Amino acid sequence: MPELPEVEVVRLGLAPAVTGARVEAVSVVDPRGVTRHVGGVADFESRLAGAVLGAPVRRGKFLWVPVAERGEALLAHLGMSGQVLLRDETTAPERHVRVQLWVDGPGGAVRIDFVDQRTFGSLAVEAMAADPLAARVGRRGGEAFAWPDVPASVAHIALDPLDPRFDDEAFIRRLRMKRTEVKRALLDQTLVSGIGNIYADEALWAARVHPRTIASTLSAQAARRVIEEARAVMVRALSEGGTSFDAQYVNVNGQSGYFSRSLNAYGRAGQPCHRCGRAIVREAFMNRSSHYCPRCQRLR
DNA sequence: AGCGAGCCCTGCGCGC
DNA sequence: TGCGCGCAGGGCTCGC
Repeated sequence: MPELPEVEVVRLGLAPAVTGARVEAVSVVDPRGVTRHVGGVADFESRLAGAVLGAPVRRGKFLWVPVAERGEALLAHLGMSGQVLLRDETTAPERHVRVQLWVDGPGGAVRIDFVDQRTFGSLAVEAMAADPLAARVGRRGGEAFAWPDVPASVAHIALDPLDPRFDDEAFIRRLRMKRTEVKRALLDQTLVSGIGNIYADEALWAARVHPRTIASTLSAQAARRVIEEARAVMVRALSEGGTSFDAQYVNVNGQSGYFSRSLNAYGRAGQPCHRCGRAIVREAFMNRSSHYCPRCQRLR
């Protein structure tokens, strides 16, 4: 379940099950489910055994559950096809189950299955590290936000637009210094996190910006529209449970979201633009595709 | 700094 | 039916 809204749906569903719960057992069914874990399968299992879990945290597309007493966290990235499912003992695991956790806590006893068809996703147990963004904001004299530690491999990931600490003005300045295409910049998780191919196309459509526009040529107003529309579309998607085209992208109960009905650009090649009626164009981009309206989103 | 290519995988729908 | 191809919402590393 890739982009920010889908990962947030998982975080929200996971919170009541894991917060304050204790890990009773761990089983790595397929070692590819823990490729991000440095120490290997046995180390992963032993680091989680008996751990008391905190409230899950998300940054961009990364999700983690702190294990405060050990200064570590269980980190998850869902890749292209990862799912986190809450199951009871009697439910048979999915075909592509990679890791299973049995936890017991205030929310009761539950089995957590990490399922991932394509295995680009992974779990890991990692040490927490100081958030390097704290220093940067401090230098600018930013507001008095708390900057808790983050898992080591998340330290290079930018804040996402739903984070209250996200600084729109700083983002706009950085974006307009880039001599690269604006869509590429939106997908750069070190500039702004959480945006993937769907929401990049949707944000650019809403902002009326062509995906190949060189970021440094954007007006301040256009750059502002891009980030504000990115945030708006992700908030709307979240309120509808995320975007699902099939059963691949589901919440912790296996249910799909409804936002695919509300898409304006992504996946709509050849269909009329909802604003002007012109056919949406699909164009190859970075081994993927861009979708945009050739009339509303003019280059330059 | 930035970019393209390649890599990590499985499964689906399509045309032949 | 079967086969090969292109496609899929991500991210990391490499060489240039």
